[in-house]
Amino acid sequence: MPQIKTDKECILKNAIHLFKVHGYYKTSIADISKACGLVKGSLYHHFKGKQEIGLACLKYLHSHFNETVFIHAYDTSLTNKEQLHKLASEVGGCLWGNWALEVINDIPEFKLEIQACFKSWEDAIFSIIKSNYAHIEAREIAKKTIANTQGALMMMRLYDDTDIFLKCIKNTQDLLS
Amino acid sequence: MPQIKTDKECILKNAIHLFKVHGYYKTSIADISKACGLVKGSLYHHFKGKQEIGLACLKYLHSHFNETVFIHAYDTSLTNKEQLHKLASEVGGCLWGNWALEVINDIPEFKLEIQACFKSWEDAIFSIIKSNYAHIEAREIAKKTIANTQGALMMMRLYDDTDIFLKCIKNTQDLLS
Amino acid sequence: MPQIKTDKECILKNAIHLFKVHGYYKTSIADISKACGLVKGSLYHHFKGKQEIGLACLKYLHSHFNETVFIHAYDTSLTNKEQLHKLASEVGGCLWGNWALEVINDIPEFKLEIQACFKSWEDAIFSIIKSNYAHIEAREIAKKTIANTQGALMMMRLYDDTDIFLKCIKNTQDLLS
Amino acid sequence: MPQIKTDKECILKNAIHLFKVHGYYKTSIADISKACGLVKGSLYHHFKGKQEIGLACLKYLHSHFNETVFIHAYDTSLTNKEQLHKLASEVGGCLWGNWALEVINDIPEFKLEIQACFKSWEDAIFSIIKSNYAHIEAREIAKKTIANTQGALMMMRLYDDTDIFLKCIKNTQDLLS
DNA sequence: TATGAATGAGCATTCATTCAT
DNA sequence: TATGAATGAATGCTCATTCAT
Repeated sequence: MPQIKTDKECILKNAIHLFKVHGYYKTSIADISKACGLVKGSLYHHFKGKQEIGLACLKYLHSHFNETVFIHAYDTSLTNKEQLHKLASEVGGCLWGNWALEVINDIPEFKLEIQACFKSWEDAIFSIIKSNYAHIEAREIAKKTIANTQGALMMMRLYDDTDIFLKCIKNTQDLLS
Repeated sequence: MPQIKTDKECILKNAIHLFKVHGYYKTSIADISKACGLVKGSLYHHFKGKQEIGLACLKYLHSHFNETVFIHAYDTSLTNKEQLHKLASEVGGCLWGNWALEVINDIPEFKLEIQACFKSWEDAIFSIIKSNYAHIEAREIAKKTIANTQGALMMMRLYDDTDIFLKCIKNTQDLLS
Repeated sequence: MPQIKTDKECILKNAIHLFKVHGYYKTSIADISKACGLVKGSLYHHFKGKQEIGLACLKYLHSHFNETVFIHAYDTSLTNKEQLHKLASEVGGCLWGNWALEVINDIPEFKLEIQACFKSWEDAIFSIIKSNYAHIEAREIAKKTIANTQGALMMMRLYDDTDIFLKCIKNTQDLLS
Repeated sequence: MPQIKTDKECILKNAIHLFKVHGYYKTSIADISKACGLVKGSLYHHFKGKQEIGLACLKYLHSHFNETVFIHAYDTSLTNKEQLHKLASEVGGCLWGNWALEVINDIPEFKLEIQACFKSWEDAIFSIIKSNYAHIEAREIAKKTIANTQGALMMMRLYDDTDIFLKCIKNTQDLLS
C-alpha cells in the first residue's frame, strides 16, 4: 500500500473525528493539521482545500460503511434477522446527519454525497426486508428506519445517553419479527 | 409593549431564519444586522454578542412553541387525538435539532437550552398520552416520538421533500388509535 | 468634506505610492494599511479588497490627471505651446505604464481603466495639436507622444536619471515649433 | 551539448514565456515547473531559487539577443540601413521593460542586468549610426530609440495592436535616411 | 536527477467585538 | 439608539524553499 494512501487516510480519519465533534465550520484546517502532526500549509499537498477534505471524508465514510456495515445486508451466510442486527448495531457514529443539517444549504456537493450515503444505507435495509414486505412498503420502511436512527443518534449526542439509540436499534430489529 | 422589545423580536426572527438556513457558524453578525436593516455594530445595543443572540433565539423559540404549540396538550377543550394532531402538525421547522448537532460540544449553554426545549415538548406529548400508556412507557414513547420527528425533519431538509415528515406525523397520531 | 472621503483619499495616496515603488503584487494589504497607520483588516471598511483598491487608485489618478494636467489642453487662456509644455512637464510619475505591463494579462478591469487613462491623455494632446496637423496624423502623433513618454519614464526609473525624460519633454514641445 | 544544458535552457524558455505573460511575482515556481513537466521541488536541482531563475532568464535573453539580433550591427556584409532594419524588426517581445518596472526597486541584481541588456542594445545602435551623427548625438539617439521602442512595446501589449510598434520601427529606420 | 512531503512565512480576507461620535 | 471606523485574532490558502528517499 503506497505511503500516500496511508497519509491521506490518516488525515481523513483525524478530520472525520474533528468534524464529528465540532462540526464542519468550527473545525479549521489548522485543527486538522495539528491533529495529524502537521503544519497548516502541509495539508494542501494532499487536498486542494477544505471543501475537498470534507467531501473526501464523506466519500471515505461512504465506502467504509459500504465495505464494513452495509455489506452485511448482502451476506447470504446470515439470516435476515442477523443481517439487520449487524446493520443496526454498527451504524452509530456516522456524521452524515450532522453535516446534512449544517452545510445543506451552502455546499451542494456535500448534500449530494450525503444523499448518496443514505441511499446505500436504504438499499441495504431494503434488501434485507424486501421479502417480508411489499415492494413499496419496504422502501418506505427503509427510509423511515434511517430517519428514526438519525433522530436517535441526535438524541444520543444531545443527552450523552445511548439508551434511546439502543431502543431504536431494537425497534429496527423488530421489523422482521 | 415597548419599542425595544419589538426590535429585539425582529432581530431574533431574522436571526432564527438565518440560523435555520445557514447554521450557527455560517451566519455572521453582519448577516443578521443586514437582514434587520441595521449596521453590524448596532446589534450590540440589543445583545452582548453572538452567543447571547443564539441563546435568545433558542429561548424565544422555546417560549413561542410553549405558547402556540405545546399549549394544545393542556387544552381541555380538545380530545387527546386532537391535541396530538395539533402538536404533531405544528412542530415542523424547529431548529433545535440543527443546533443540537452543530454546537453541542462547543457551547454548553446552548446544549442545556436545547435540552429544555425538548423537555417541554416531551412533557406535552407525555401529558396527552399518559392515560393510554403506563407511566414509564408513556415517557419512552414521548422521547421516541421526538427523536423520530427530528429524524424526519432532517430527511425533509436533505431531500427537499415533506413526504417522510408527513408520514411521521401520521405515525405519531396513531399513538392514540 | 466628509470624514470618509478624506480617509479613502488618504488610503489611495498611500497605496498609489507603494504601488508605484514596489508594483501591484509586491505591495500587500498589510503594507498599505501600515502606511495609513491602520491595522490590516481595517482597510476592508473602505474597500472590498485589493483589486478594488487597485482600481480605485487608477480611477483616482485618472481624474486627478484630468483635473490638474490634461485640463491645460482645454485652457483657452494659454497658447498651444504653453498648453503642450504644461502637459508634458507634469505628466511624470504616472504609474499606468507599470501596471500596464504587470497586470495586463491577469486583471482585465485594470487593463480597461489604463486604456481609458491613456485615452484621456491622447485626447488632450490631440486637442492641442489638431490645428497644426491633419486629423489622422494628429491622432498618430498623440499616440506616439504618449508611447515615447512612457518609454522615457521607464528609462528614467531604470537609470535613476531624469535626463532622457527631460529630452523627451523637449521633443514633445517641438511638435508645435 | 550536454543534457543538463538543454534542461536549463528548457526551463529558462518556459520561465521567460511565463514571466513575459504574467510578470515576475505572479509567476510561481510551481507554474514554471509545471510548464517544464516537472515537479516544484525539481527545479531546485537546476537553480538555487526563483531569483536565480529570474536572473538567468535575463542573462539568457541578453546573450540570445547579442547573438541573434545585436550581432547584425557588426555584420560588415550589410549596409547600415540593413543593419538598422534587422535590429529594429527583431527586437520585439523582449521582457526587460516589464521587469524594469516591476522589480526595479526590490531586486538590485535584476536592475543591473537589465541595464546591461539595454547597454548592449544601445551599443549596437550606436555602432550603426555613429558615422552619420556626432558622437554625443549618436549616443543620445541610441538611448532615445530604445526608450521609444520600449514605449511602443508597452502600447502594443496594452492595446493588443502592433500598429504603433510597426510605426516605431519605421521611425527608427528613418534615422539613416 | 527526480520526487513529493514538509515547512514556515506571508497573504487576502472575514469576523466578533469595541467605541467615539 | 445608531453609526461606522477600528481592532486583533483567526481562517483558508499560496509560495519559495528544504530534504529524505
